[in-house]
Amino acid sequence: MSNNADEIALVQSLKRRELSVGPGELLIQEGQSEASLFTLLTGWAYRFKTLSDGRCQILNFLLPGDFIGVQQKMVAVAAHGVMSLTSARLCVFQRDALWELHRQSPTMGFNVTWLSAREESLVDEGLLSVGRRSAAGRISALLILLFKRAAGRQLDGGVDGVPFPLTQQHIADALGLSLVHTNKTMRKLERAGLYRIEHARLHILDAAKLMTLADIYDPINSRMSTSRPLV
Amino acid sequence: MSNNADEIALVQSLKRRELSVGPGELLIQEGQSEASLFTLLTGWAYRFKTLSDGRCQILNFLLPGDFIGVQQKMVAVAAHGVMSLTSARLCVFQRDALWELHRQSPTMGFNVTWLSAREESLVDEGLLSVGRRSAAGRISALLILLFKRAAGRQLDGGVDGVPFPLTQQHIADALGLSLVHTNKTMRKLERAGLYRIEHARLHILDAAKLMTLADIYDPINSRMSTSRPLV
DNA sequence: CGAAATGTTGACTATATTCAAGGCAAGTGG
DNA sequence: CCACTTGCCTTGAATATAGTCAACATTTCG
Repeated sequence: MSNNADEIALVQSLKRRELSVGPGELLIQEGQSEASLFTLLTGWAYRFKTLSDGRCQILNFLLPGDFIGVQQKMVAVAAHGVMSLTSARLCVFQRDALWELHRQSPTMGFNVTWLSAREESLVDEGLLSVGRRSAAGRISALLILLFKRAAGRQLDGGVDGVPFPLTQQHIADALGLSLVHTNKTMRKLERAGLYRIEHARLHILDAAKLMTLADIYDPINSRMSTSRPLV
Repeated sequence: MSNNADEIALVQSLKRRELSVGPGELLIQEGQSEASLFTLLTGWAYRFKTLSDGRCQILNFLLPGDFIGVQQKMVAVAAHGVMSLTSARLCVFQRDALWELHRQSPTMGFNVTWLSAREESLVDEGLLSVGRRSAAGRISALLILLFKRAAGRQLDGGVDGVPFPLTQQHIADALGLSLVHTNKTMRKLERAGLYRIEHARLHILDAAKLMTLADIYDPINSRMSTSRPLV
């Protein structure tokens, strides 16, 4: 199997059904065994973990096109939950889809590895934020990153903003901050004219300032260190 | 290609050379393009990101058997650096090894996806710690997790402790804490008799107490929520 | 229209950071 | 062999950042 049409046919053959869900629905429960593999056709969702007192950490946000449940298929028991953020449409794959994909098409198998690695780099970025950025920096980084991801899926590239279905509680849970502190910091940034959220759409008004606050590393324009890598 | 001997032969064929490094050497630089794919034969390493002021966030620790550089192969330009923690021996693969692995053996390709997903779940756990646990909880969680990972690679299962090459600076950088606060909190836990580090070996003295502090979720003994998952 | 969810703000408290100083152990060069 | 450096660990005091509590405003939705 080598050409593109065949790959689409392969994915179609592994598809079991479509599923529509409302906002705030639990797609995969923490600790669940035998979770399904999905892909998000429309709508947003997020992966999360909770502590025993109910506090929640959002691991990353899932946008249309993202896979859901690759890790669950891998470790038998889900280490994290997945919840829809908006109403959403999902493509549900058969249980052994991940294996069949690898078996029948090395290209598609490679793509899955690629997607998995890309998702990990999103979590990496989140960890950098939560570990080392101030509250204002974390919010700036999150807004920019989500804007970029969402804008990349639109034809207009985000000139009229992008959909933004997160509540401040979601933002707090993603950034490891309290709701109150999140609110105060966001208001400050908003009053400073750095961004605007209106009708559940995010507009970036001063990207440069936000990038500065977030201290986002631009690999093209700077080298941090003069030491040479090994290989 | 389907049996185990063939898979070993495949990996061998993709191996380009072996490499020995000392402690604290940079294996992959942030922003580096065309980084190699390695596997860690002996020794420990870590992945990290830095901010422009030099502060560093360790993303996760790499132990023998772990892959290094899967993500780098995927995104052209490395989003994080990798540094050795101890002296280490590496197996260096040829540039297109990841693709050849998928192409020649679906089983091995699937395994790579599995490893990648497992590494992501480590970062997830780190993010939960940094986002939602207190300093004592973070340290407890880190010690337990590293102990388990290291003990699993020893014949004695860790009854006489496990190697522990981290300095307090590494721990601070992994947990998003300052060095000073890390030290004070670790001393408190050590004085309370929860663990001991001696001759660069970690001994867990009171695993139950550490688990409680870390609020580690045990999926076998508890269900957090009564709501049923969707599928 | 009323209820529930979300957003906003101030006052107070807790946790963690920064600054500063010193100790200990290992390695180095005279 | 001994001063001397260097890296890592340790501690206290002052400060800053973020969390908690409490109250109220605003929006959304049935």
